[in-house]
Amino acid sequence: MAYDKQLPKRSEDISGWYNTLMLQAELADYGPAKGTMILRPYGYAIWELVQKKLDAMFKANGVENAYFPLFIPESLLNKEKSHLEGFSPELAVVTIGGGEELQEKLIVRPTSETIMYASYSKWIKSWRDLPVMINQWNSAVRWEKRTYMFLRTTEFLWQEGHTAHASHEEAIATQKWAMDTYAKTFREAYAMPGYIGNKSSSETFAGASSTMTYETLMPGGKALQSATSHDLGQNFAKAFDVKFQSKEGQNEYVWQTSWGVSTRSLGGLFMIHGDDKGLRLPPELAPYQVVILPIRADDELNSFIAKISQNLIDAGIRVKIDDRDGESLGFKINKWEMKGAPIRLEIGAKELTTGQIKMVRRDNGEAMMVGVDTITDSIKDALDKIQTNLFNQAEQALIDNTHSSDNYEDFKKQMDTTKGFIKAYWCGNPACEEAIKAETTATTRCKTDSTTKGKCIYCGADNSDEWYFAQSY
RNA sequence: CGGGGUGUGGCGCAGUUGGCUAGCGCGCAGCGUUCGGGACGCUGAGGUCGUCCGUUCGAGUCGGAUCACCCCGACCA
Repeated sequence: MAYDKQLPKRSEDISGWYNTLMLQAELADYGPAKGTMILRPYGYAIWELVQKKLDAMFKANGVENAYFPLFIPESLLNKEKSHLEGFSPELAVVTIGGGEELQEKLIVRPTSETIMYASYSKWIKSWRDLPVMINQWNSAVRWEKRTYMFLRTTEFLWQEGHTAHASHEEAIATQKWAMDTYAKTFREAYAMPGYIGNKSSSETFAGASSTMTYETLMPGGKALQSATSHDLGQNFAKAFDVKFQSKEGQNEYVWQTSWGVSTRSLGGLFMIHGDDKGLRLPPELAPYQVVILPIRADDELNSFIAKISQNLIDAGIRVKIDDRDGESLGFKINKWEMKGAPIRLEIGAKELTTGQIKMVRRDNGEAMMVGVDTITDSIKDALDKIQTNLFNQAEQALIDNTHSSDNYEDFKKQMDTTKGFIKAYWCGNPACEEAIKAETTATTRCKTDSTTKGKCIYCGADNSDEWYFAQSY
């Protein structure tokens, strides 16, 4: 294990802290091609936990998994104009295959609406075929100019759900269901509170009628768009001729949705909970919820530890015994603090004799002695508390960094200093939105759920809706 | 695409005005002593200096080109 470089302080150099931590905690490494990232086993394990949770909820709602090709013929992407325009600057295009120039260029999928709906058009004939609800776990490629581990990589892993319905109401209900599912997962697994709402038209997904988003707050006051759910209306249905015959015998276009969450969300997870010592993983998403550090192990101690470990495993707890030889206890403690394991147990001769085990929480550093007979309950209890505590801390930060503003000068000052979310009225005119962005670098993140109207922060127009503004990743 | 930076063992770096067998720290391997908050000793393995062209008796050091990556901005899950 190589920790030659000291971890920069999160409070002083968040970017240096983050980049160093991603490598040293063995979450990821840089790929050989620019902007690519290797997900190492420890980082991938976290993604697998996310997959497991989301996948179960998707399936419970009738969503099926499938897989569509990586390559999309250029002509397919060209079919929906605003979609194409939205993505064209960041496409990777294959022009040569098998040593020969291709007749038709192939796009490496930036998202799969086009290739999937070309099939939907073939598969859907009747109202009896609906709804179609297909999800795929895959990767997508977007040639971003500036990349950042997890938060913005050239290729990223994600899940994209794509549904087709007989009515707009049903599609909208699905769009909301998907966002509810994400929100539940973010709150309960990621321990990440956030704001849910609709995007402004300039921030809406290319080709969609509306986009719902889950916006979280990162240290440093920037917002992270963590998941999105789109109502595609009939835009793609018309472009791809996805029609069905209704009960009444009419030919109608389907109503569609798409929704996704990517490995970007893990970047948010690491950033939001981490501290100067490294990661603090919420128990729900920790590859190892409990790490056992044996001290001066001999046969007797080893079997004592094995028994404890087995009991925990039987109770459904993810356990790692770090019996790596050649690393001192202090070294291992620091290593696992950096890797964010929620609980560590230090077990040596003392524990063996007294039957009292030293248990330390990563989230607050609290150490306590717990009886070996009741250790499973003690750990379950502590894991719950850690999960809750991390959420509460993040929520407090979100509350502390969400402000209201009805004065543009204050707004500007806020965006110039501690940043964070600002609730302000905006008339809905893209010109105002753009001007605010140009002058403060803040964009609308989503509409708030307030129904109160007010004066636009920029132009003063009456009857404006309230929006969250923030600078974003 | 604009600005900045860096390419020398796995990682982090040093390498004077060109000069002879290219160093250091960490890590790695073996052995021994250690082990309750990042242990130590001894021995050892591992590099031809991003790439190409040039200047020179001589280039890691000078010149030119080129490639790559990282950081900061505009674009974005």
